[in-house]
Amino acid sequence: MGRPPCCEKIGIKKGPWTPEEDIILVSYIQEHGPGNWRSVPTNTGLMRCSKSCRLRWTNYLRPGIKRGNFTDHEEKMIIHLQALLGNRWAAIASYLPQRTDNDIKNYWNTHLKRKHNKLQNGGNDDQEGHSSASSQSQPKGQWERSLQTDIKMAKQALFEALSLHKPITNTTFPETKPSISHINTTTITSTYPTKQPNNASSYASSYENISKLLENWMMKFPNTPNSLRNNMVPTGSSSSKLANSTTGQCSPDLAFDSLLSFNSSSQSVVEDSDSNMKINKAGLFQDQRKTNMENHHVPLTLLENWLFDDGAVQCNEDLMNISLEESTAGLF
DNA sequence: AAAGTAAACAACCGCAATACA
DNA sequence: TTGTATTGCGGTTGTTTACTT
Repeated sequence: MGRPPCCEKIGIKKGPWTPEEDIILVSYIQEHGPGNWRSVPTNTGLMRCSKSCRLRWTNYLRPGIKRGNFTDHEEKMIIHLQALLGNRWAAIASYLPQRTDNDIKNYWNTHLKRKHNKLQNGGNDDQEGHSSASSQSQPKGQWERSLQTDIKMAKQALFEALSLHKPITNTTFPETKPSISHINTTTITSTYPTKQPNNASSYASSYENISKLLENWMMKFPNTPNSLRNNMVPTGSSSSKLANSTTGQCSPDLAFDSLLSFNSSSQSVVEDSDSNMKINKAGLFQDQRKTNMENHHVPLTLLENWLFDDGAVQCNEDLMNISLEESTAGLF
């Protein structure tokens, strides 16, 4: 028997997601946690294929996503990482945990590629942007993978090591998860990296998107059951109110956070001496880092400094100044 | 104001990698 | 060990929005 398609072609809805669908998906994931995407359409009644559900969640709905307004720093990192790694957007995104690979890819294709080509070729846009990695004529070779793996591990190991001894500051780890100030006690974690500040601003961007959608939806469908409504929309919330969260002051939209029920891992990291990821209530998340990081002792190097992002500007400049050979030396 | 064009972004598709029985 | 199911990734396309003429 052959392998069935990931989704039945008949009766599968395509195109933009509606707020109703978002609500259903978010509600389901709140209860069951992300994962087992195959069963999501069946269990939720969504007329979407599992891939579509996963993509919607990972690229748009999940908390911790920062959207739009790439900073100069992020831009430089993308350019440099792209040169280093090529079009491996997921790998690049792992260094910008608030950004999705899709977002970075789009940003590269729409903003940076041209800009980068101009700088490199004096305005000749015809040539492909990723130069270093591809121009080295090495395919996605082992050295790349090793580099990626080692950097990742070093980053995690260092973070974990330091998290045992000192609180994490916003400046140290700029990426964000839902603010702990308005999170309920349900312990859910995620696949996100653990270094998270107590800063709601970036979460608010996706949070705001969803909330706006929900709000509009609620206006359109005032007959929404109270149970759902209470969970979905912050009481008396408005887009402007939500927008406050971008100022660094967390908008107390308890209801929506309650819907999402994500705990802050920054808090978790500080509090948990073993700094392992907490397990979500569905028990779907495994602590993969534990095994990964055990027995790793990584010395601080320029690379790690850069990875830690503290004093990121200087470190990044240093890193960007060093050659690929230098940056990979000692990894093999 | 309307039409045309470009830019931005969300989503889809197909393949590869990984997990699992 | 092998075959199948599931998930992840990168390339690409489609739609919407902004801008120009």
